[in-house]
Amino acid sequence: MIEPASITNVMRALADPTRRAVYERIVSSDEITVVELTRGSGVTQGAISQHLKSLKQAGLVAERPEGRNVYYRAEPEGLTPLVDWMSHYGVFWRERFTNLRTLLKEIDP
Amino acid sequence: MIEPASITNVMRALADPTRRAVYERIVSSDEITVVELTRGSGVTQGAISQHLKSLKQAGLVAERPEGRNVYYRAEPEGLTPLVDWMSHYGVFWRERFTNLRTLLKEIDP
DNA sequence: AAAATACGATAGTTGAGACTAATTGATTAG
DNA sequence: CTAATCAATTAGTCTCAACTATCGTATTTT
Repeated sequence: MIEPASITNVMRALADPTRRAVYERIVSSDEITVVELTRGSGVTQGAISQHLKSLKQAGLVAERPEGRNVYYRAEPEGLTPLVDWMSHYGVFWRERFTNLRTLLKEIDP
Repeated sequence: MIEPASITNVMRALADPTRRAVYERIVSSDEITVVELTRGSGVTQGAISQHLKSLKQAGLVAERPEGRNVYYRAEPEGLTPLVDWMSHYGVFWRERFTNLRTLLKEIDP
């Protein structure tokens, strides 16, 4: 059972552009190492490690050590607090349900 | 035409608990003044004004001056960057489409 | 065994932002 | 007119976070 991170943790984790870019790369790839994440990030490996720590604490990513590599992947339940929050306070969000409806059909025609 | 705020602006604006609480109160109420927002916020009026400035720059709220009062309301398009971002990177979010489907039926049975 | 690689952890620096207190400008009340 | 109220703004303080640089550890390679 995964400890549900607070909405503040998730929001804060994704607020930083660098850290959000790291998360986006993790989501886009199935699994990815720290070295690959560091490459082309513009910051040092230590910075990436710290960002990964934040993302992990926010419940957004999970790690899988293998030998001297550590593979990171996105945690499926990670964005749940964000979705829940928007379901509650994003009232006007319903204006955009047309798009969601399209997306739904795409998944479940 | 409303200037679309960046995802970073929106995320950063909502990341702070105090500022997010202000936004939530604005969403919950139709219109609300600075005095009312200050009451029970735990911070000074100046702090509230600064938070409102951030929320306004993020495109999340709008103001309507009337006499010596300024009424704030939520901006409908404000959360659009957040929805767009989640549509793109929140792949696993689709796990929760069951709930969204329920919500859809509630709106458009 | 020695060297190289991949990560993690920590100390220290810097800059940003959240806040208070105080001032100012504008509007309303007495 | 004068006093009071509402909101924005500024200056100044303080905390926190993002980052670099560095060291330490485990694993792999030669």
